[in-house]
Amino acid sequence: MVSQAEENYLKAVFAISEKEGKSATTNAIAATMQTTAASVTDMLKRLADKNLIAYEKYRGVLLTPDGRRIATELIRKHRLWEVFLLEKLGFAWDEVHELAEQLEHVQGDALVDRLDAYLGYPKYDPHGDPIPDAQGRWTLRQQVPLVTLQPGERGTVTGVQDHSSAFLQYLDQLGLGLGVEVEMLERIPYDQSARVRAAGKTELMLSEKVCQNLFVKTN
Amino acid sequence: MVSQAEENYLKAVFAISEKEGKSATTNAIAATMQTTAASVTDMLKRLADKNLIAYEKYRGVLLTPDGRRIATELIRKHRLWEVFLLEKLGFAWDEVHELAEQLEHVQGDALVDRLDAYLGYPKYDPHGDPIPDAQGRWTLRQQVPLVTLQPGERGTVTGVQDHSSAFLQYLDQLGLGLGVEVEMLERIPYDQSARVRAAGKTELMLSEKVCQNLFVKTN
DNA sequence: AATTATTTTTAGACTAGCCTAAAAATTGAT
DNA sequence: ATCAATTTTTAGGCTAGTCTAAAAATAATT
Repeated sequence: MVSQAEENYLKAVFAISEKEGKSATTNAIAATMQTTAASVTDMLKRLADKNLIAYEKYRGVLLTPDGRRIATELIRKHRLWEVFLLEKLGFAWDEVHELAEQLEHVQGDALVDRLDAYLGYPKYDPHGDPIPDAQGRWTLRQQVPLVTLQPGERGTVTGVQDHSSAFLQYLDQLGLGLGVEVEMLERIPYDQSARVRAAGKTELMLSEKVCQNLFVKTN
Repeated sequence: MVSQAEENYLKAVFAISEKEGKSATTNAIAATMQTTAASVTDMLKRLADKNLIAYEKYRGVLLTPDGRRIATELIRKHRLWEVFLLEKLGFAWDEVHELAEQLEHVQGDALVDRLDAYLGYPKYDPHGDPIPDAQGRWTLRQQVPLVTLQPGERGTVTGVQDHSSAFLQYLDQLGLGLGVEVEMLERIPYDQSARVRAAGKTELMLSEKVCQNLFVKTN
């Protein structure tokens, strides 16, 4: 049996180590879990005892196949619940994360799979992040930060890098949801901001920060 | 903040004490929670400290208004999730309880209320039990155990007393789901079993136990 | 009413998960 | 290569929640 606390640590390790293939350090885990390094060390020992991580003192950790499977299932559940909350219950995309953090810990294989079917086997969540299927396979998407588009190039909004409420609400305000078509009109050399046409009509000024945190698929 | 363990105790106290208006004893709570009397005493102290129960040593406990509100909200969440699992995800009525036990602990008022709306504000769960509304009000139903019907009387199945899988699966097998019309044909004096017509055609032999655990609304 | 049986509480111990403060190991800089 | 800075681990302690065994209170029986 894996406790909720253990599950959350596995997710943190996944998020950190899987990003670059390099092992997750104690401090990095403590930062994402908002706890102390000492607590992390405690938990790493427990997870290593259960063969969910490969742990060498002072050397950071990597997930074992078992640990990776559990982390992947958690991400699958989290993102499916996010789709449910948005599509079925009508929550906004900046409201779904916290609830999904709770719902992802509900145990029951049949539940996840039925939910998946009910939602029509979505491949991406409301933030554009890929949803692993029942076998843990990911469908990665060809996407780049908006900042890489050259003037004249067009793309479609497919996801975000920053998942904060502040960013998501700002995007809502700008009308920049998933699926919106954008065209890079001009890059301002002075501050790296960009003039962009959205949805074929609105013209927007976007800061460099926004352009770095918004993913588009070029078309 | 109320922990999941505390929530479960409040539900148990509600289930025991609210049934007869009499206070719940330590042993009764231990039995429904599948734990020891010592653990119950510990928890009762904590709940009393939080003013969720009125606790007098050796005298059993009653819920305070705060405790009753929390218990009612839990039952509301539990039963709404049960409706969701059955109606939307297609689970059978003997499979929904365990999952709802987990889902009921997910925190978030907006979630419950949106779920309620999404399901069309149902008044009864898949077992025929009433679902409290957002203000904690119950819609009680006029129903009697099938065993009380006289030969010739008719009724509609509205709920069950026994929630066990064994009973629910047997009812499925007999075709006795909620809403099915039944007519009492004959009571067998020898063993108190009954000959019943279901859905206007099938003739069934039901033991006294079944007749006691099945609720009907006479029409 | 006194004794026995039952119920409930207390006492003490255990685990999971967290903390702070101090020690140990590693990394970086000269 | 040594010393300083940083990171990580250890040591010890805390709370919530559970347990067993023993003590105390209540209920039942004669």
